[in-house]
Parts: sequence; structure tokens; C-alpha cells
Amino acid sequence: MQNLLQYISTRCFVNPELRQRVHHDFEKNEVPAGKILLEYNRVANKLYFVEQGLIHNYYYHDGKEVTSWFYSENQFATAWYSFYTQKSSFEEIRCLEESVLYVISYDKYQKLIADFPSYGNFARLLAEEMLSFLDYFSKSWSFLSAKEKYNLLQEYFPNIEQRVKLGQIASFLGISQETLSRIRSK
Amino acid sequence: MQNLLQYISTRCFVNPELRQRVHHDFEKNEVPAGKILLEYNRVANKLYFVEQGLIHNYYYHDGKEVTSWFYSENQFATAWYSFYTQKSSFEEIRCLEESVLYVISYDKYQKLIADFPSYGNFARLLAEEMLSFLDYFSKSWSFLSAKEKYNLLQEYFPNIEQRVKLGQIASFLGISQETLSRIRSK
DNA sequence: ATTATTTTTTGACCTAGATCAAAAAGCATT
DNA sequence: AATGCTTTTTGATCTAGGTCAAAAAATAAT
Repeated sequence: MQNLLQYISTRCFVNPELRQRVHHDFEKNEVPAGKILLEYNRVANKLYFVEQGLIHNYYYHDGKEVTSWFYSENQFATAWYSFYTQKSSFEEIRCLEESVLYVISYDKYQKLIADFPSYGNFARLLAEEMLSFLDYFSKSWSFLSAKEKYNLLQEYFPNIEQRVKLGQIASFLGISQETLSRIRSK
Repeated sequence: MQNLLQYISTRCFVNPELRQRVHHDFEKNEVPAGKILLEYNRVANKLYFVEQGLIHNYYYHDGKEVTSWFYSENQFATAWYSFYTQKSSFEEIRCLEESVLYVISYDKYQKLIADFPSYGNFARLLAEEMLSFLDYFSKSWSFLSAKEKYNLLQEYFPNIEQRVKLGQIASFLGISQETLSRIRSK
């Protein structure tokens, strides 16, 4: 909880009442590895803050799992499209490791914003940050070779290879597992 | 200005003072075709609402122009990464057609949010919408063949081919102009 | 209308990475 | 330590779309 409050308060002013409310509204959730947090075609009605562990967003293409992103310690995670629009999700979310999460429901999220303009401000900054990042990332990504993507991935997620399977990395890079294996063997 | 106020008020409550303030802070700007609105490596300190015309976001890769997006009537446009982070932009913005824009500076945007919580709410919703869209779009896009991308583009921008050059479309699709030409000839 | 310039199309060849199939390496479990 | 079961690697081939160069078409300028 300390990390979550820290995260919020570096982005907006947190007075004692808001602190109290965050404490109350974000529920601590200890989740075993492999647990599915959101299934395909359901509406994401939870926003997660990762205190400890690793979250895996992925979707299916031609029946195969494609990684969209990993979220680890001190990051907010959800299926953004589904959470913000409250439409059914094209992606699923699972815990890849035993994790400690702080969870808020969509309804409480909305209520928190309505009750605390300062938290509304935080929510805006979070969306702006995510958008900035995705804007930057999606454009740089599209022009990298498989090898360059692999190198960049290692910068973003330093020890990801010890934490997830090769195929999950490969699909994130947009290449086949075989190609990734060949890249690595050099 | 009517369209802009319409756009805002379908997303948040606009009282007379806010209406007045929006009127005052968004400046009408009639821009000739070809005008560069933002250059590479400068900070985007303007947010545009397109009343009339067509805006082109693009960046350079290997010295060649790559289209990142088109913005037309009734859309907000800027270089999102640069505007929100106030860091230098990897993309440029230009008007492809003679356009009528309503423009607000970054400073006024911030001030507007500080003075009107309701506008802050609007700004949050705008960022959430853009993020939702980009999240959805970037993931669907990556698995389409050149031909499928071309078809999808035509749904998004019905008469874009009459408005921009082939090369600008091709780079948006992530394919060479030659390939696009071949797709079209069938 | 003719010429110059820009944009689009066509042709010939090439390459990064895909696919399919099988071997090897890692692990658990008994 | 032997037996499965999963994950990764290696090998052989294939293909969508790239590149380079030149022709054709469209647009603009005289």
C-alpha cells in the first residue's frame, strides 16, 4: 500500500481524507501464479496496481496466444481499452507469478474521481502518461528488426527471460519462437 | 466554435463560465495547405481541434516520411507524446489542406484544467478515449496483411485517397508505395 | 497545346522471417 | 536414475513484401 500511495502522491496532492479513501477503496489481493484476472470478451471492471509479481496481458490470434504487455512491480495494469470504454475485452489478463495486487473496481474508480478532484487529476495524468508511452512506443517499435526489438525488450524488462516463456516473448516481439531462438543463439 | 463546444459538452458539463472561457482560450486559426504546425525535435505546445480540413502527423525513418495518423473534421489533434510530456517531438505535424483550427496552448490548457474541474474531467476523458483507441488499434493493426490494412483504412477514412498522396497512405500502412500500388490494381 | 515535374505503376529480383517437422534440452514425478 | 511431458533449438523450405530501376500517367507551368 505504501508503494501505491507513493505512486499517486508523486502525481497529485494527497490529503489525509484521500489517503484514507485510497486505503479503503484499493483492496489488497494475493494472487497465485497462473490465475486468470480477466477473460476474453468480458468487461474489465478492475484496475490493478502491482505491488509484487508479474502480470501478463495477451490476446488470441489464429488460436495462438499473443503477448500485448507485461506489467511488474509499481505499475498500474488493466486491459485499458475495455476498462475505459467498459466494452468487452479483446485481451485476457493473467498472473504469471504469485503476486500481490491492489485492486479497485471501475465503479469505485469513478466514485473516487467524483469525490476527489485531486484523484481525478491523478487519473487524467495516468491516462496521459499511458497514452504518451504507447504513442511513442508503437511508433518506434514498428520499424525495428526482430533483433532490435529483442534488444529493446531487454532494456525495458531487464530479467524478463528468467520470468516468462520464450514463446510469450516471441509473440510480443511479433516474431515466431523459432526466429527468436535463432536470434538468441548468436 | 460550435462544433468544439458540442464536442466538449457531450463529454462533460459545460456551464456558462466554462463556455465563455473555452471561447476565449481556443483561438481560431485559418491555416493554408502545406503549413507546418510542429517541427521535429520541438516541443508540441499546442492542442488543435479540427473544424475544417486535414492534419497530417508523420515522422522520419531512414530519411523517409512515415505517416503516423491523419486528423480531420471534429477531431482533436496534436503530437500526443510531446504535448503531454512536454518533451521534444519525434513527429511533425502539417496541414495537408487549407484548414480551420481552434488552437489552445499547453499553458492555457493547464490553466483551464486548474480553473475548471469539469474541463479537467473532459481532458481526462479525451486522454482515456485516445488511449483506448490506440490500444485497440495498435493491437489489431499488427496482425493484418497489407491488403487487410488497406481495406480497414478505407473504413476509417472513407475518401482519404482523394485527399492525400499514395506514398503517405503506404507509409501509414507500413508497406512500400509499390506494394500499395499493386494491391490497388486488383 | 507543349513541356516540365511530380506521382503512380510495372517488372525483375531479393531477403527477413514464417512454417513445418524433428531433434535436443529441461523439468518433474515416480 | 528412468520415464514422461514441456520447452527450446535446429534444419529445410517457402512467401509476403522489400528494393531498385524504368515506364506510364497525371498535374502544373509556360
